[in-house]
Amino acid sequence: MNMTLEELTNKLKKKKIRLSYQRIKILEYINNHRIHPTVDQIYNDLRKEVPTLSKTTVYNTLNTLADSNLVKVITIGDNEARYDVTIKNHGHFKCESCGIIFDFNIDFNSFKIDGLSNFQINQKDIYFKGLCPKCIKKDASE
Amino acid sequence: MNMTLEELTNKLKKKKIRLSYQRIKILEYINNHRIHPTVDQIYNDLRKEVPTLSKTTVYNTLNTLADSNLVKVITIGDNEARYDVTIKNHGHFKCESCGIIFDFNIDFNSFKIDGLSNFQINQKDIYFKGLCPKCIKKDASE
DNA sequence: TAATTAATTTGTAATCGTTACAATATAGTA
DNA sequence: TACTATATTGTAACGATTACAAATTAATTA
Ligand SMILES: [Mn+2]
Ligand SMILES: [Mn+2]
Ligand SMILES: [Zn+2]
Ligand SMILES: [Zn+2]
Repeated sequence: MNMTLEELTNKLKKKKIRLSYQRIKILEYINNHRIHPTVDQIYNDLRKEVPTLSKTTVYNTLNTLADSNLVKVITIGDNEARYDVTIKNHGHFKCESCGIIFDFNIDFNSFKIDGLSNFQINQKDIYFKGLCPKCIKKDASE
Repeated sequence: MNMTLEELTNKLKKKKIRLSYQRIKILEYINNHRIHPTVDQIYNDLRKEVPTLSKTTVYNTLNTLADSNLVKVITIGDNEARYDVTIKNHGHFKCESCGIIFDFNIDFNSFKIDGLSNFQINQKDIYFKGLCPKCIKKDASE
């Protein structure tokens, strides 16, 4: 799961993204914190290590990485975007009580779809919402 | 597809939503314009008929209707919400070129899911993105 | 290695969708 | 008709994101 600095820089080089300290740090953060963080989480955590970091740079970098498919933008919340390293396709479940976003496996090829012939599908997002096990228990004991 | 005024008011009554001219007009609009309109579209179109209408009322009403499951909020775009009459579950496809949101049929019960045992699922959103047939042709002829 | 240049970072201001709020108006009820 | 709780309205505030210009830096070249 954790990638070396060299592996990360190679990822950027392959996509012809110029190397910068900030970009490497942000890509490193996304790889080491697979909790679908928000821009604010990334910014506030990284600021400790990179005090000069600007929030604009976090936005710019995440947009750059998303354009190159190195990160995936998750817009399951209504308000702020969350970010995920792009690994194999999976679904996202957001608990409406605690707000945590969980990954789940779903077979993207088994969908029985009707009405999209002659459409070119570039992206499939599966967003579920409800209650996570912990919050179900908490609710029951109130 | 088009519902009578009486049917619409009954829908509101059943959900114990107080009847107001604005609410009926907005619910009527959503029912007659099944193109997943934005708040601005609803507001600007309805303003012709209801000149005193406030945009806040459009937001308030749509939130009320969504809370009662009379409309569904679609957050496939990154920026603004779109609204749909709640009929049977279906998927949404957004064309990345023209921006139109298309409905498609998908069997919500056929999903092969792994990792959500003991979760309570309240909502399933299926969002696809890509190019619609018209935009594929347009791109090819350029 | 030093100079050059194009791209990146930074801080601030602006934008845009949405919500908060208080005053006015209205719907439902008696 | 009178009463009261709720809805509407206009404006201000909010929060996430982007625009912009000046300062900095990465990659390239001499
Ligand atoms: Mn994920
Ligand atoms: Mn629809
Ligand atoms: Zn939870
Ligand atoms: Zn299109």
